[in-house]
Amino acid sequence: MRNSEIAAILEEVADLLELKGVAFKPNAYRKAARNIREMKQELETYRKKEDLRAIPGVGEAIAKKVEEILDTGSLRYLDELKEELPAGLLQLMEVPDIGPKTAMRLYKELRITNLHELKAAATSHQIRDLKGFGDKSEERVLQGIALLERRSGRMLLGYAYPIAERLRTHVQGAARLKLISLGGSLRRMKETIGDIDLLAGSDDAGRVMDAFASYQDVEEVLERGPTKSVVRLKDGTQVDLRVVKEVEYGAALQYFTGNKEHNVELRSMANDKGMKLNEYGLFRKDNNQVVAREREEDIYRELGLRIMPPELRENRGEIQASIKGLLPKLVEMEDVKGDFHVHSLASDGAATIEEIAYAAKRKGYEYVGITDHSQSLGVANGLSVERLRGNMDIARNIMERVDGVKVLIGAEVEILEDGGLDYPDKVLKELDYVIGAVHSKFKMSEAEMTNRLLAAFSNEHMTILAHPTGRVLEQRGPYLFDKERVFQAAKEGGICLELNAYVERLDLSDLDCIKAKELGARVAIGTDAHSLSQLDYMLYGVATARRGWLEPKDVLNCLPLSELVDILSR
DNA sequence: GCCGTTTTCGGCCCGACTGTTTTCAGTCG
Repeated sequence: MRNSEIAAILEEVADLLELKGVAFKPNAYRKAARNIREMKQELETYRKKEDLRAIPGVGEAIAKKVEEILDTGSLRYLDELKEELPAGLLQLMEVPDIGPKTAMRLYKELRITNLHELKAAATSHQIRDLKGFGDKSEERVLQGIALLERRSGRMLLGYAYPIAERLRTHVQGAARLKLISLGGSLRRMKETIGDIDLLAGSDDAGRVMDAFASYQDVEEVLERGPTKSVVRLKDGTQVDLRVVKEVEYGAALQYFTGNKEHNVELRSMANDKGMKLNEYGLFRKDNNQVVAREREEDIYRELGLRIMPPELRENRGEIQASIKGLLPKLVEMEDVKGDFHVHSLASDGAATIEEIAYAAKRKGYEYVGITDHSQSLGVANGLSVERLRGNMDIARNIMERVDGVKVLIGAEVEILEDGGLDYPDKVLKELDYVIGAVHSKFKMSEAEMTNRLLAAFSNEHMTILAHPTGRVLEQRGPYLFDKERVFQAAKEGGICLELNAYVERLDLSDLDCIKAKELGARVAIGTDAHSLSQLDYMLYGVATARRGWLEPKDVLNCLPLSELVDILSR
């Protein structure tokens, strides 16, 4: 059984315990689940060498339960919990404003056991008669259910980021602000986000709130208080805005950036040092004196830490690394010297090679790789050998006319079912480099897919493995393969793993980048751009690499052209 | 249920907002 499945079982235990009103245990199970989910090794192999209790958050009791799951595939404790409560009750907690207490009361007092019954009860005005409820809370329940019914999951980083930036710019201008920033998962550049967080520092909060509410795309103001407002935009996106005093801005920025676990860890460290940390500052417990608040780095410094980039603040070891002075020097946009994955008009792209070359030059790149699809991918107008050679001629011709940027001629070549590549070797040899890609037969077994990828690696012309896991965010999970073996083989064969920056892929993920780095495989970022504007997706690729702790030396795009040639020709 | 150069028992992050409240519980992030 995979770590993610084991974690899911523990999380279900946590949900049910929370529903029962049990204190503290739910958090203990969640913590253990999260650490198991993010482990670099599968528990099946880990347990053979190590004590499960060595995993943070796993003690005597949870270790035994994990053993049981590994041995039997299920957990009796969970089955018992499920028998105590109706299955649909957990759904109720997905409705905004309904937590464990409310869900349990709805069950005990109105015998409501699922979303359907909740909707019926609210529609027939049974909710408002409960003590502590009224017509407003009943209306909120109905709105919440409606929201759930048309909910399409989390928003992709690449869609949310431009929306948030436009809104930030509007508020900044309209309220004449110096201190305003994105916050939350968006500032950490997480691959998907739930809502947009904005944070402003101003001694005139009312003016900021007015500017916020007046934005043209605001559909409805959901909350408005002296320091916090919440709106829903016309496209359904929820945006939170917090305003603090200018002197508190650093503390608030810290507070609204770290993920929950990172912040809990920091506040606990503050506690140990006789201090208290909240969004207004770091204070001494005994006399409430301010220790730090104006700048984020002051907060970290007073806690004995060096500040780390927002992308790292996930409590994945950055705090320990910071204490030891071992924070990575992360890759930055300025380090990127080129893009390896761009489609032209020849296959399914929208721009000519010449337009792409000029666009790359405007970005200050030293090189750009044209990688149109290969012959078998008919749906994307894949290039026959003749058309590919025609494209090479065009590219060479352009290179004579465009100064200052090198056009690399590559191809995104299908990795066929048996691991063979979709052009003959003598054609592959003519290319500057080859990106191998799986676009078919996703449902192979783990062993078959592993062999398919390893077979592709054995081709001496293979340079980069495109979107290595095949996932599409919020739509399609990764295909099965032995990640450790494949990444290891990539390292040994000198093949790069792509970090495909297309907003719907971001594949490698942040965690996969961490794994690639650990196993020593180099990462090549490619936008997979199908139009000139999509060349901007590089921002999200670099952000994901940063979340994966990658440094310039780990990323192929950071090499200057002169050093690139050897690696591409292997 | 986990954890500990303060603790093997007693803690477990902290505050804003809402609705239904005459002082607060529940939810959320």
